[in-house]
Formats: sequence, C-alpha cells, structure tokens
Amino acid sequence: MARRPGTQRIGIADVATRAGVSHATVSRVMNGNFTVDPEIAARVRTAAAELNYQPNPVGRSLALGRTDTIGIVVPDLANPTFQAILRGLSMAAAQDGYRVLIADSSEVSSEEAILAGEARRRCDGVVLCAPRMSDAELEELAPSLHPMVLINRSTDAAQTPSLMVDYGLGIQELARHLVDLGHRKLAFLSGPERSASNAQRLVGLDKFRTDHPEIQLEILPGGSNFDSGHESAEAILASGATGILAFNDLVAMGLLSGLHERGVRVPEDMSITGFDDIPFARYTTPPLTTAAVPITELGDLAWRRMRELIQNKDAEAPRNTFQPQVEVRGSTGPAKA
Amino acid sequence: MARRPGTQRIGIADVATRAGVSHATVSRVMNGNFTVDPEIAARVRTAAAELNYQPNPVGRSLALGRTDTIGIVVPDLANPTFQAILRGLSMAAAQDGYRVLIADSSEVSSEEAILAGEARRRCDGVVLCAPRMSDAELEELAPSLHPMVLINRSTDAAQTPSLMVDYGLGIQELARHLVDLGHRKLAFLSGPERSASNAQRLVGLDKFRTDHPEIQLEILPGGSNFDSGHESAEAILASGATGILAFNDLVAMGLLSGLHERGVRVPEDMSITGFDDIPFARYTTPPLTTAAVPITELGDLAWRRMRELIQNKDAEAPRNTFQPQVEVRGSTGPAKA
DNA sequence: AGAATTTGAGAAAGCGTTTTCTCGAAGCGT
DNA sequence: ACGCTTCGAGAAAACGCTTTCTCAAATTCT
Repeated sequence: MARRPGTQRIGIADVATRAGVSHATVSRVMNGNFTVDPEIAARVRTAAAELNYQPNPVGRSLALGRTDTIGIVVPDLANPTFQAILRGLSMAAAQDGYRVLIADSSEVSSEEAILAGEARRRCDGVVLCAPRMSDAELEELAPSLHPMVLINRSTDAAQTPSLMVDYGLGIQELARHLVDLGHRKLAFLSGPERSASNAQRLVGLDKFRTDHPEIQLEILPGGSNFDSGHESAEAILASGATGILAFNDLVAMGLLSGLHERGVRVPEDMSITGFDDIPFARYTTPPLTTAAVPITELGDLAWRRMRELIQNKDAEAPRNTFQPQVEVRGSTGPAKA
Repeated sequence: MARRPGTQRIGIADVATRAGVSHATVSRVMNGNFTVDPEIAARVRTAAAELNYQPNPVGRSLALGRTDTIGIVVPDLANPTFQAILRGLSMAAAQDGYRVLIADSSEVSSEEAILAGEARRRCDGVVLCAPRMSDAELEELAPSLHPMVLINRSTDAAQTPSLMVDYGLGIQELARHLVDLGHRKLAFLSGPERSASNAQRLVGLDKFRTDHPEIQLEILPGGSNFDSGHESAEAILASGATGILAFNDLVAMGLLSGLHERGVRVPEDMSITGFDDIPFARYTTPPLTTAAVPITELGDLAWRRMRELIQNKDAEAPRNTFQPQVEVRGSTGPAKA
C-alpha cells in the first residue's frame, strides 16, 4: 500500500511525534480521557493546535463502528414534501452532530432496496421516506436495515418506528368539504401506483362512498408531480366532475395550470383540492384548498426516533399518526347550479 | 477492542472461510482482479452470494483513501434554489456511483468553514454553494478543501472551478424592463448582507444608475426568504417606488403576499420582479416576472467539475458564467399615469 | 530434463483511529 | 524500608478492507 508517496494529510502520528508521546496518548487526549497527566495533555493539545490536526473520520468510524451519519431514501427529491422532510431531518440531526446522506430512488421501487442497503452500510441508520416497495419486501428488508425509521409507511418487522399521516381521513374530509359546497360529481386524481399513501386515500374514498352513496366519485389514474396533473386536465374535463381531489398539491397545481389553459375557471367552474400544504400551496392562483400535513416536523420527529434507536438498540418502536388539517382556500367554491 | 461481542455483520473473513481461501483472494475476486483461477473465483462468488456478503464501505474507504461521497454546504436548505442545486448535484453524482452528504449553515457564515472542513474530511470533495464567508477566508480555506467546486462565488485560489451567474446583468435587465414599462421610481429589496450574489446585484444596479440618471432607485435592506419579503411590504410602500426589484423569487412572493394584504394591486399599482425562476414562480398570483437561472443544471455541472477534479487532481479549473434570462409574466405592468 | 519464466494465492503490511493490555514508576500504609 | 495499590503511558491488537510482497507450483524454453 503506497497509494500516496510522500507527505499528505497530517495524522495522529504526527501529533504524537511532535508532542513526544505515543499516538495512544494523543487519542486519549483528543477524546477527553482524563487518565492523562495534565502537563502532557497540554503538550498534546498545543501540538495538535500547531499542526491543525483533525482526526480522520474514516479511521475513527472504523474503530468506533459508527459514522455519525444517517441516510435517507426518498422517491423524488424534486417533490417539496420530501424536500421539507429532508430539511427537518437534516436540521434535527445536525443538532446532535449527525450528518445526512441522501439517496433518490426516482420512484423506481426496485432501486429502493439497493439504495437503502447501501446507505445503511455507510451510515448508522436509515430513514425510508414513503417507500414504494411491497409490504413483504419492506418487512424482509427491515432487519438488515435496522436502525430504520419509516415515514408514510409501517411494517410488522420489530423495532421499526413509523411516522404516519392519516391520508384516508384527510381525503374524506376534503371530499366532505366539496360535498358541503354542493358538488355531486367528484373525481380523484390518483397518485403513483405503488404509493402506500395513495392506497390509503383510496381506502378513505371507499369509506366515503359508502357514507355518501348519493355522490358520484370517479377514480382517475395520475402521478405525483406537476406534469402529471397538467396532463390530466383533459381527462378531468371528460369526467364531468366538478369537484376534483388531486393526489397532492403538486398535482393540483399542474391541474390548475392545465385547466387555466383550457379556459376553465377555478373555483367558479370547478373546485380543486390538493394535499400536504406545501409552502407554495397558498400562493397559487387561486390559493389551494388542501389538507395540511406537518411535513418538516415529520423529518424532525424521524430524527428523534432514529436517535432513540441508535442510543438504545432495544428501544420500543412507536407508531405516530398525524391528522391532516383541512385548509380551505380559494380553489374550492360552491358548485354551479 | 471488543465493542461487539459475538456474531455480527458478516465480513470478508467469513466469505474466505466458507470458500476455503484467504481474504486476499476474496478481495481480488470482489474487485474483478483477473489473476484468480476461474474455478476459485466461482467458489468465492457463490460463497459471497450465499452469505449475502457486501463489503464494508468504511473499511474500504480507509484502505482506498476515498469515500465515494461528496459534500455540499448550503446557506439554507429551505430555499428552493439550493434545493434544486442539491437535486441536480445528487442526481448527477448518483449516476457515477457517488452519494452526497448535506450540510446547512443556516446563513451563519462562521459555521461554513467548520461544516465545509468536516464535510471535506468525510468526503472526496466538497461543493460550496453561495458561501457567505469573505473572499479572504474563502481563499485561505480553498487549499485545505480541494477538490472543491464553488457555486455563485469565485476565488483566486488555484484549481477551484466556479459556476457563476451574472446577477449584475440580470438585475439590470429587469430594471430596464421596468423602465420600459414606464416606471421612474424603482426600489431594490436587497438580500443577505454577506451574499456575494447580492453584491453583484448592487454593482449591476450602480451601473444601471449611471446608464439611467433620470431614474430614481432606492436600496432597501431585506433578506432571502419569504418572510423577509413579507415584512418589507410597509417599507416598500413608504418608499413610493412603483417598480420593485426583489432579491429573489421567494422575497418577491413574500412581498406579493404582504402587499396583497394591504390592498395593493399587482401589477396595476405596483410592479414586482423576482430572481431565479424557481419552479413555483409561474404559479403565483400574478405569475412572477423574474430572471431565470438554470439552477438544476448548475448542480449537474457542479458534479461534472467535481468529477474532473477527483479523477485528475491537476485538472484545470474553469469558470462558467450563466446569463440569466428575463421571463416576463404577470407581476409587472405599465406604470400608472 | 533442468533452468528460466510465468501464474496464482497466501502472508502480511498498511490505511488512521480507539481501546485493551501490560508494565514501570510513583504513592500509600505499616 | 518493604510490599501493596494506583496511576499513567507505551505497545499492540482490533476495526474491515486493499495491495504489495513472497514463494510454491505450473508452465515454457533450450
């Protein structure tokens, strides 16, 4: 091994030499071990300062068996929801001296297991954000990924905390809101095939159907981003519905834009709801009625759960469920007579 | 060192034992070294597969002296501009098997050097995104951070590629646009004190002033986020200006909202411009006139530069400058008579 | 067939730390 | 003053891998 020939980054050995002690002693001093003579400790410290020594984290990680890093796997980093979760997670983790490594699966569910495994090997834990993989895969993968925290998903695998949002309830409340406004023909513009939160919405809407047999509700295929909403404008018009439940805010915004291009007025001709309450939902034209989810807090809490798991591998794994809050804004209005 | 007592993650030694070879041979097989007998290589491969062996990246990093990870330091992860850069960087890096580690300095310039140093030690390189530190600090830090790529900043330090945006030009074009619409009293809502791109805008506006001595232009203190724009509504009104150049889209949107609350109509009473063209700029009420910057491409290019630096430490360090493109939308209109 | 060469794989060193082990020196009591 | 404990620091092992070094076996050449 002679990768680097001569001089390079200064290491613990250099400090040891300069201070005239062994590297073991330097290590002791750097880690605040008090079994070192104060006079020697001071000598080590000045030597370290003079050389501007900073321990190599890789060597440290190898010896310590931890990296002070956690990974997060998201389906799409372009989605403001996941951006907000990432931010909450990153800020909270940084507070405790941890960094976060990101992996974007680009909505390809087969990539998730690979990315998650890779991330886990590099990190002390991994947060899976709205994974698209099947329940079976998730449960099988869980043990090898532990410590792991799930967002928008749960599993029966042991010791896996879950942060859930009650999308089923939220979508029902939005539907009810539309019904209260007089809408009788609704349409749901659904999300990614493999999204668990989409499935929850569908279950919620099933319930809604039995509660409101008088209401017509059509389910249309869709996606999770702006473009898929935009492309669905035609299908939405064809459906004849006047109250539209979009999968999320992004889809709603795309739809808003697509409808605007076709001269459809919102909310006069058609009412539209989103989901998540991303930061920009209130600044669309018109402002978006949506179901608010505390996304940044989700990231924050994900870190707290992760910390518990890291500190105590046998920690219990609670499931938290957040209730979305309907935010009525300008994109919904009374149905036309 | 007996951190973990008994059984744990399986390592190269387990594979070696099972295949009846030395770990050196396992390593050779795993790394595609062809000086291994095909028959033995096959035995190793099946052993590895049966044990589901995955090399430990930390051990690997220590031996190889590289981590296949790069760091990025941003002033504020809540800012869509930096989110987009991060995304571009992450996607491009992932393409080449690299991961990205994030660090958010929360606009605290004194944290940047620490975060960047820490990131650099953990990673093979670091991208500094719109650093707030002084030129002197930046130049002093550069050698210890190499390979490093700068975004929205440049330095005289050797081998430091820079990706720049000509904010000075962009802001002049926006100002000219407002003048063309008949505005005679302009105001610039400035950004963070330490932002280099803000300084560039100010230089551009100085030039604008000499080119258009007949135009009144006031500089107001501000910030970089939605709230600071919102809070500036009062000061903007007090200035008497009818054409407002906001530091960026976020500030413009906050201002839009603040003005709306005060019953000011945009663009009838006042024209507003943003900067960056974040994805949501076109969906505000009214849609925001702004200067578009190819932010995702910036991240993408940052990775390409980084890759050049990693592959060839003596690579030259070009400076790319992007020209913002004025996007005229609904937030600007003719000045009132 | 014997010497020279090539091939292939194990032994071992090295990457930069932390931590256990070990042992000399100092401190204590009697 | 002697044996006991305590203290402090160096030596060395360990973390998990890659790669050089080394040498036996197989191959080639004369």
